[in-house]
Amino acid sequence: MRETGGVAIAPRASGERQELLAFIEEIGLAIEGQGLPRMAGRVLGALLVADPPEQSADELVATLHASRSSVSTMTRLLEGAGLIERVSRPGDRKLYYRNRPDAWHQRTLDTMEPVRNLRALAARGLALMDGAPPDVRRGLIDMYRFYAYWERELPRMIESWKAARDRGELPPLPEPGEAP
Amino acid sequence: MRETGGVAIAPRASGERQELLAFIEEIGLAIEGQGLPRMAGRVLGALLVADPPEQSADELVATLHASRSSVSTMTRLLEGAGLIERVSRPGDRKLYYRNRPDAWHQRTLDTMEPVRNLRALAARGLALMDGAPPDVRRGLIDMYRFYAYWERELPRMIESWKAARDRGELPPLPEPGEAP
DNA sequence: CGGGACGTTCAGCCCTGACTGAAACCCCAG
DNA sequence: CTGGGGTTTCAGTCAGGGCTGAACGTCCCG
Repeated sequence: MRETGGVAIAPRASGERQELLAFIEEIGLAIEGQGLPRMAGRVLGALLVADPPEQSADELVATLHASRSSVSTMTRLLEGAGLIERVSRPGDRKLYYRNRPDAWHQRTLDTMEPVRNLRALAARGLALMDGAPPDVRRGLIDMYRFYAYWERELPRMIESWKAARDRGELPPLPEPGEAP
Repeated sequence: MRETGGVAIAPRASGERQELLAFIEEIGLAIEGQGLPRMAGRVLGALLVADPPEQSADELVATLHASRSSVSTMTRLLEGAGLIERVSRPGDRKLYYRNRPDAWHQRTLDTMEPVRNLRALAARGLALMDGAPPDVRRGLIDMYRFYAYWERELPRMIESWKAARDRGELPPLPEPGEAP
């Protein structure tokens, strides 16, 4: 059994609770800016600062003051996107959610689909304009070349990030009082 | 003086007009997926396949069947974002618009602001959780490290793209019947 | 000094899509 | 088979933002 009722997002000091909720809210806004529902971002934010890292749907409902349906929809959405994962425990009928370690570069890899789409669109445009003079086709040519390059290099960059991380060659963590 | 009334998006064959409009519409959808208004994407698309490349506001209104206010708002938005530019001609009171050659990597560079924001958020989260055990902070640590890396590498990649382009080392253009 | 062509701004309509509450569903325990 | 905790689904509501029409500047030409 598990302690319920209390909100389980690291209430380590009384004043910090407000700040944590504000933090969650800002993550929500940031994720909303990336095209996902704001509530999805809130769930992600709640899991980021959750203590313990696994949270049940009810706990998320309590911390976010959201409806069960929202939490259910958003957890499924986030799981489908590879950003969180569900974990179940023997002898416990609840499902728990926690953020996946590679959520953020997964998030970045998701931009590959639009990139492919734009490159394909540029190719289509060039086909439509194949008889036109060079200065008329210039824009489409630039577009095609850029996205072709990007489509090739972006996965490479993610790979080299993973390699650097696995070798322990990582950017340092921020100093406590670093610039915003 | 300039030919007006007729729609000036490369009407080089009668059947292609439909396809060009469909192309513009898809660019609109793609840009909408990036967080800009769909109409902004349509303007960008229209300028991409425009013949001649410079188009007046009225011509855009005609091709897009949009209102003057939309076109005015969107051209200003796109100019502010560095995606198109205005050009004026002596002895002509109209303004003309054309797409900027570096529109697409500009578009990609625009993702830097969210990246900086997310890194800063991760730093804030780490500050809030500074006494917590490592497994609780793990998610924030991954987030911070990834975005710090990305913030450093993304501008480098754009630069190396520009360098490759200026040296003429570019991905080849698509073959006429290439894979979608 | 009008007048007209262009461009911008503003209030309002409308449509999408996020979020909710309640009902339906599923699964295991007894 | 029945009960109940947990999750999903569905219809409905509401807010936000895109787009428009019309009014408002602004500039230049007669």
